[in-house]
Amino acid sequence: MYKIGELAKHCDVKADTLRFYEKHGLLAPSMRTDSGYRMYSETDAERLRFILRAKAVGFTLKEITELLSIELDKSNWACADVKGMVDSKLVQVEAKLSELNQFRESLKRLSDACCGGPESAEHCSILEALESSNNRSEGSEHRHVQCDGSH
Amino acid sequence: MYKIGELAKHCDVKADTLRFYEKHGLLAPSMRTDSGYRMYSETDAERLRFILRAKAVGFTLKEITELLSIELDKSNWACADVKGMVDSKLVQVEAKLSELNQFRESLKRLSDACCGGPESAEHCSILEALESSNNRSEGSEHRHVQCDGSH
DNA sequence: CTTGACCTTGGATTAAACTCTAAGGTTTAT
DNA sequence: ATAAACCTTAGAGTTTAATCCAAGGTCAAG
Repeated sequence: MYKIGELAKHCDVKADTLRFYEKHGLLAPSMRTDSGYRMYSETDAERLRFILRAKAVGFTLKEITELLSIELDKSNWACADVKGMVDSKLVQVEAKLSELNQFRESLKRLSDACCGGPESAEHCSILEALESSNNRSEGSEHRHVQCDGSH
Repeated sequence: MYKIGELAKHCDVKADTLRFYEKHGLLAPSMRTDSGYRMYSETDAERLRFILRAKAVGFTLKEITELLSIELDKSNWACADVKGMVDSKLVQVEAKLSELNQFRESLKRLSDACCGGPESAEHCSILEALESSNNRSEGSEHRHVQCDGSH
């Protein structure tokens, strides 16, 4: 069991943030001491980590609430409902994954092409790399983005 | 060349948002008409799409500005600087990718396990799936999260 | 038995990212 | 040639997600 400040430090957020999440129905401590102190269980901590991970990849708190509500009300919903919600989130996640993969490819290409030396980076450009990755079906694999002989 | 409203509609944002991005140095139209109307080129549109994709995967406008500045000032920086910045973003992107992959795995497991029928989803839980994916090194691959025979 | 670090609440403030309003100028279609 | 649909600016307002503050209660150490 963690006190609010302990869990906060543990997960690198402010205690205020945990109170905020509680007020907005994202995460309530599973018990209180007699004097009213919040006490968080390991499961609560798990849930917090879930929230933070979801936030880090671009879900809003509202979307996260939606994801978590699947858990909360599970006995009131049919499997079909749950599956529907999960699958719709899955589509979102897969879209994000494909965006990120494009990003990674572009950044990696740029990093690989860049000599990393003390020369001017005139010919290294993120956007060139990203653009060429956008129209990546045109066989433009290793054009552009190269620290050429001029430096 | 697009007028502000055209580009906005094209990329599913408000014209206001484009003015906001301009004010904050993320995206300026490459020319204006004599009467002051903003005119965006295809390159501008490309840049906007980049901004929107970066936003969708959880980068802040500040981080995006940083990414784009690599392009902007490229002739003033050494290859080493650029490579440094790119590599640090690459680390961020790879962290996000691994978060998202965990997500996708969990959601997929849940979706696959859920029968999707009209029965109560009592035994289907996102959090169970996510928790089991957190301690995924323990061989707990296909336990939990199963619409059992009771429905 | 008090000092200092922690906790409680409610409400105010902040920062980021839009989003809207007002007052007016421009374009296009009839 | 005039209405409808667009554009301009500056500045105010909104939403989301915290973050801070004040006034006070709790708890462990010396």
